[in-house]
Amino acid sequence: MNVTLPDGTVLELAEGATGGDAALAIGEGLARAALAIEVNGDLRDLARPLPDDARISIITGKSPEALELVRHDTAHVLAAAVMELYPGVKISIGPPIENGFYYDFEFPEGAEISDADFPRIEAKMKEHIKAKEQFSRQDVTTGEAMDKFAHEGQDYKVELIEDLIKNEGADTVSLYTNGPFTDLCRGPHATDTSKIKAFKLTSIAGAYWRGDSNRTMLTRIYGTAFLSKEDLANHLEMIEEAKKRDHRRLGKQLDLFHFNELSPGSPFWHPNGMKIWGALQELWSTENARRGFNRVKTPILLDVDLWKISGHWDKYRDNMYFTDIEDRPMGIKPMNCPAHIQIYKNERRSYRDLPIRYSEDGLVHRHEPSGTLHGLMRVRHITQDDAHIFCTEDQIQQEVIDCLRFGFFIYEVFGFEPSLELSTRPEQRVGTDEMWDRAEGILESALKKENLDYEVNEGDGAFYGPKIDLHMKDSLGRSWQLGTVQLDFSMPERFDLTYTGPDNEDQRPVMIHRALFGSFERFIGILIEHFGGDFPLWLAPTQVQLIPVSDKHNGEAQKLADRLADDGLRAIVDTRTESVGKKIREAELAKAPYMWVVGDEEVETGTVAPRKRHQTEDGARVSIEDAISALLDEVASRAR
RNA sequence: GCCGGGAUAGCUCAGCUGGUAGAGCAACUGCCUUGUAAGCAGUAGGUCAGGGGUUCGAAUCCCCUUCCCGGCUCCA
Repeated sequence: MNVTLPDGTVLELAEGATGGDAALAIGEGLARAALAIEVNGDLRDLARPLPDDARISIITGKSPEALELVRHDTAHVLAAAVMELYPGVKISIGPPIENGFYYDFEFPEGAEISDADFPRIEAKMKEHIKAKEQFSRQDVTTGEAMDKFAHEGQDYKVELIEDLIKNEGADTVSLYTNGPFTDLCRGPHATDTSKIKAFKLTSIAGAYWRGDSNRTMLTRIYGTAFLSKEDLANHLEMIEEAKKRDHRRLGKQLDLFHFNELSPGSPFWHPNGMKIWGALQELWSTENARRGFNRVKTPILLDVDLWKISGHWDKYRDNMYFTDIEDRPMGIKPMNCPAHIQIYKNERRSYRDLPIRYSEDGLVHRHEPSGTLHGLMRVRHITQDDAHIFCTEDQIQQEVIDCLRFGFFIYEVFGFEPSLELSTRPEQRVGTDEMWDRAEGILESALKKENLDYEVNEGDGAFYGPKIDLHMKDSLGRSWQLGTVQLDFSMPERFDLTYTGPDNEDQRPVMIHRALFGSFERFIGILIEHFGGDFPLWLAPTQVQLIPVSDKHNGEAQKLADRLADDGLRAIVDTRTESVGKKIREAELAKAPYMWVVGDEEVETGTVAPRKRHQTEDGARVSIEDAISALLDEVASRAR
């Protein structure tokens, strides 16, 4: 039989040859390095016989697939170790994931486990790795597999097989055995456990079986594995570095905000944080105005009846805050739209008025479940950069495209490259299928027209319409939704919104909900992590830190600071009686973009010697005028 | 909300198996008048998250509550 290698050479092999045989035929070194084989585009075990005329490619540690393979192997080794250490444990699933793997278990009653148990689990895993256990595959009928797992009390495996039969019509499944452990698994795996060169268990967490909060909570053990000890060490080092960019840590270090038990999930913004906020708000308000969004401001407290009409009462009242004012029940707004609708409804509208675009940096409150709060990323006190567009159906597509372009304009300012998600109709929704077909079609065609890459999130839309979301990752790789553009045919219906058409008949407008930052809180959180606290000049709380050489230069430095303030720049003077070295050090730690030392020389010559953040002094002197105009240029261009 | 972990001075952290709380930085005072990442010395600072229990004795062991961290679910 023949197989074709990636470079086109044809290799002749004995009938029934395996992937391992092919690797050996190419070279002994390759055979030793081989983990698996790609056969006609599918990843397979080396031990399986090759089909005739296949295109093959040997997978080694250098292949991109290698890590996933080895991590999957390590998940099996973890399960093997846990089963030995905790008899009666039930196993469920254990896939490789980005940066590692996990395995979900149901521990027997009374077997409390925590990360304190990792050392002994890891020790047991090492025994399996050292034993160089082969991963051997066995294809069996679904009946045999179910008998086996049912006999062993592995209910989750039985359920998985039942689902394979139901959903995929499976009549056989594959089992993989390494040492004493056999798991239901699609494969493939590397040849044996010795390919796992470095691994570590990283954390433990609860995870619902099948992701369903009504079902059992299993214990998930996370870990990671690499093909060398160095790679593992580098990975752990990278995580440590990423933690230094954590916005909660930097928020404290740079004195931007704090959280307080007196109002969980609600940041207390400090002066430094508000300077960033203010710069963002200015960008937001000028760019909105430029694009025809007119600022409005609406109340936070609104009659409960409004929330009944909007549907929030039915769907979200458990997550809303309420109060009574003179016996009148009021709800604190969780969204701005019903309030903006009141402005729309305040007079008769004509088709000539549309589109009408309102924007508001609206403060909404949502009682997010306690376990979901996360620094600035998930708060209960949310300042949305909200906007609502009221338009005709014909205008929707152009408005959506304009929103997307506006979004990309804003993200470009920060150098953000968001990923896009199109979320389609959820199970629970309002409106007809025709309406949803149309709405999803409009969004999809807008994305296509703009040539944008996006992922489809089936069933993740809002109850009133589909949406396009802009996502960004934080320093540890967690994805957060920032911007969103949502189509809404429902609110106009519920609130009986109309406009007079050219035919003098009442027509129903369509609403587009739009946020670009998403919320100021979350956006600033991402911003902090993205820049690691090294904010571009236009955003930096302190733009120039003035450092008098000694007390006698404090007056001159203050004069300079006043002058910078006159030009709209944020400067502060460090008047403490401390050494220059110390003041520089602390300005560096505060991540001030520029430090100007003011001493005799500067005062005499009317110059400054700007030191740039994280750089050592270059000694160049510039006139004060030139230095200021350079700063102003840098701010005006919003240089990153 | 659920599972696991945590909470010690303003900050970062030490405090082994129970014997009554400690460091560095910050703060304050004094000296130094400082030239590009920490000048020197001294002083002060704690209901060990809150509450209950076990014990002669609890930061330490047990229970409850609050908040935080890592996940899961949720996220209009």
